[in-house]
Amino acid sequence: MAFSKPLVAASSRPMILAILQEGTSYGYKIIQRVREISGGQMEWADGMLYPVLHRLEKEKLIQSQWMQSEEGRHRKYYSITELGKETLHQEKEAWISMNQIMLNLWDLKPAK
Amino acid sequence: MAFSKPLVAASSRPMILAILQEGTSYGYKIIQRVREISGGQMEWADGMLYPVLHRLEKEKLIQSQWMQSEEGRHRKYYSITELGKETLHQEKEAWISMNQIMLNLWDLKPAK
DNA sequence: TCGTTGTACATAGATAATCTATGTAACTTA
DNA sequence: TAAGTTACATAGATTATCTATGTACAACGA
Repeated sequence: MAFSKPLVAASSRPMILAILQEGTSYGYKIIQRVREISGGQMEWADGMLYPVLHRLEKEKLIQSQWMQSEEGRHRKYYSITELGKETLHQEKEAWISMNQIMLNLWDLKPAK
Repeated sequence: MAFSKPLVAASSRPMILAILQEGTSYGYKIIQRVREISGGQMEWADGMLYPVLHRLEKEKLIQSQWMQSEEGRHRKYYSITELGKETLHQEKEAWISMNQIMLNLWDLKPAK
């Protein structure tokens, strides 16, 4: 299964927001979570994730905090903001709508 | 309902391919068809569509032919190629997979 | 016959985004 | 101590969208 670039691009923001709505997390762990929920189908490179996280933070959809974990690890923890939750809700609705449109289109004349 | 740019971008190619799989069509009519299948939710500007059509043709997923309609209209008709049908099939599978991943993610912790 | 609206295609240029490659550094484990 | 993993960051190339603008003809009403 190869996901097209635009499809990955369309999913990245709502996916990150949804993962952070599960609870506070950090870059490296988000990548693992993506692999997990996709059943190994998606592999995000870290160089892909961090710029997206920075953009989301700039837009105030998420916020970050440097913290020391118990093992002594220095990590940047991200959490979703109220604005982020609202945005996620909207993006979720848009996704479902778009999916319905695509399914309708395909059902008329299913791909052979 | 406002669709995000990336979501529109992700849908444009499979949508055009699916519309052309219904039968030969041309730019202006494709825009109307998009409006129709989306229940008026999507409005494509012509300046958005034509570059995508040109790209798809360059990739040999569709092919074009200038024709004179009965009313005397000069139109560029597009039809899907075999390669285009295969690509549509793959993109459809990828879309369905991605949708499943998103639904799984959202079901774990539904957006409030 | 003139102006407006609709049909029909095209592209330039600004903007925005991804994605690869690369760099840094600390911790873990063999 | 070497290799692998964890962890974050950014530069630069590439790619794509999207707005604005241009052309042209048909249809229709005033």
